[in-house]
Amino acid sequence: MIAKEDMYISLIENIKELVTVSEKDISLIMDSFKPKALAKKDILLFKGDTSNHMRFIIEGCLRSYYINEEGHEYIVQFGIRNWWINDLFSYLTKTPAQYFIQALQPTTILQIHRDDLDKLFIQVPVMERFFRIKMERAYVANLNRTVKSMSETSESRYLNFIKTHRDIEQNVPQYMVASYLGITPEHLSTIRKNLHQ
Amino acid sequence: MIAKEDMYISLIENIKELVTVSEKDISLIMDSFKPKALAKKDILLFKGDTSNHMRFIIEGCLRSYYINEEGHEYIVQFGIRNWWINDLFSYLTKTPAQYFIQALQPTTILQIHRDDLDKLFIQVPVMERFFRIKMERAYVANLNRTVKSMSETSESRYLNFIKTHRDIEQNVPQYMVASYLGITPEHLSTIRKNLHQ
DNA sequence: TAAAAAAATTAAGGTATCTTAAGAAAACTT
DNA sequence: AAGTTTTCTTAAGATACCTTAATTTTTTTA
Repeated sequence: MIAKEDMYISLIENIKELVTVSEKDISLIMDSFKPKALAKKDILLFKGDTSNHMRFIIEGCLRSYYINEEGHEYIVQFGIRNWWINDLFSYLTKTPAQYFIQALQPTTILQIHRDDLDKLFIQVPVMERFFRIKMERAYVANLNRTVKSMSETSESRYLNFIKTHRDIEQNVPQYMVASYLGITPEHLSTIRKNLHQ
Repeated sequence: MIAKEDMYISLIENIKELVTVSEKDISLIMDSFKPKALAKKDILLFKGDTSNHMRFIIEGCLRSYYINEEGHEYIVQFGIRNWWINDLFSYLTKTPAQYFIQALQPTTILQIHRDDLDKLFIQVPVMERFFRIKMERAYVANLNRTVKSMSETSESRYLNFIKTHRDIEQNVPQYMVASYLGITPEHLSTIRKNLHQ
C-alpha cells in the first residue's frame, strides 16, 4: 500500500525523465490526476465503454486484451508500475473500446480525464512534448514487436520476453505470456520443456 | 512530375488537418523542409546509416524493410503520398538504422533535418502537437496490426489489406504484400487461387 | 520486338503450431 | 487442512503455412 503523498512522486519522476517542469507545473499536474485502486481481477475498462482517461500505473499489474468473435483472448499489452496503459483508440476518438483492461494484481493507478488533460496541455505546454515523446517510444516499441513476430521463432520470442520482462513474467500466469507472444499455452509449455532438456 | 510550388501544398494541408498554423508558421515550415527525388529502386535509407530526417511523401511509393540474419526480407511499412515514413528508432536515438527504406516507384519527398525540426518545435510550438497526434495515430494503427496478425487468418488479413489499401496494392508487387502480411508469396498465391474458386 | 529479368503460379513434401482432451500441479478459499 | 478453482503439462491427431523447385506470365531493357 502506498501513501498518498508518495503516489505522485513516481508520476512526476516519470514526467521529469523527458521534460523540465516548474513547481507550479507540478502542482497543476498533481491536481489533475486522481488515484484509483483496483483489486485483483477488477476490470478497469470494459470493451464497449469509452475510455475517458489517460492512466499511469503506480503499483501492481494490468493487462489489456482483445476477445474475437470466437471468444478467443489475445493480450495486447501488459502494464506494470511506471507504465502508461489505455485503449488509446477509444480515448482519442471517443468510440467504444475494443479492448478490456484488467488488474492482474492489486493495483493503484493515477488517471487524468481527457477534459483535464486538454486543459493541462494549455496550462503546461511542455506536456505536449512529454506525450509526443512517450508516443514515439510506444510506437517504436510496438513496431519492433511486429517485426520480431514476423521474423523470429516463438521460442526466440519467449526467451527474449523472459529476459527483458522478468518483472512482468513474475506477475502473470504463463498462459497470458503465451497469449501475448501469439501462441497457445500448450505450445509454450512444450517450448519450455524442450528448453530444459 | 510536380511543380516546386505545388509540392509544399500537400505538406501544409497535411499539417492543417490537425493543427492551426499562421502564414508566418507556414513560411517557417516551408523553409525547413527540403525536396528530394528518388528513382524507382533507389535506397533512401540504408540499414546501418543513421536516419537524420523526418520524411513526408509527396508522390510515389516506398517501403521500409528489415533483413534478418538468414537474409529474409520483412516489410515493416509501406508509404504513399501524404504519408510519413522513417526508421523512427534510428532518428530518435541517433543509432544505426535497423531498416532499409526504398522507393518502389519514382518518388518525391520533403524532408526536414533533426536539427531544423528541433528549431521548428521552438519557433512553431504547435508542431509538437502535430507530431504528438501523428504518433498517437501511428501507434494505434500499428497496435491494431499486431492484434489482427494474432487473431485473424492470413486470408482475412489479405482481404482486409486489399480493401483498405488498394492504392498501395496497385503500386507494389504481390510478393511484397505477402511479406507485409507475414506470409510467403507462394502462400498468398494459393490464398488468391482459393478466393477465385 | 526480342531477350532478359522479375514476378506469379503450381504442386509435393515438410514443419511449426493448433485443437482437443485428460491428468497433474499449484494456488486460492472456506 | 480439505475442497475448489486455476494453471500447467502431456500427447495424439489435425491444419495452416513453409520450403523447394520447376513452369508460366508479366514487365523491363536493349
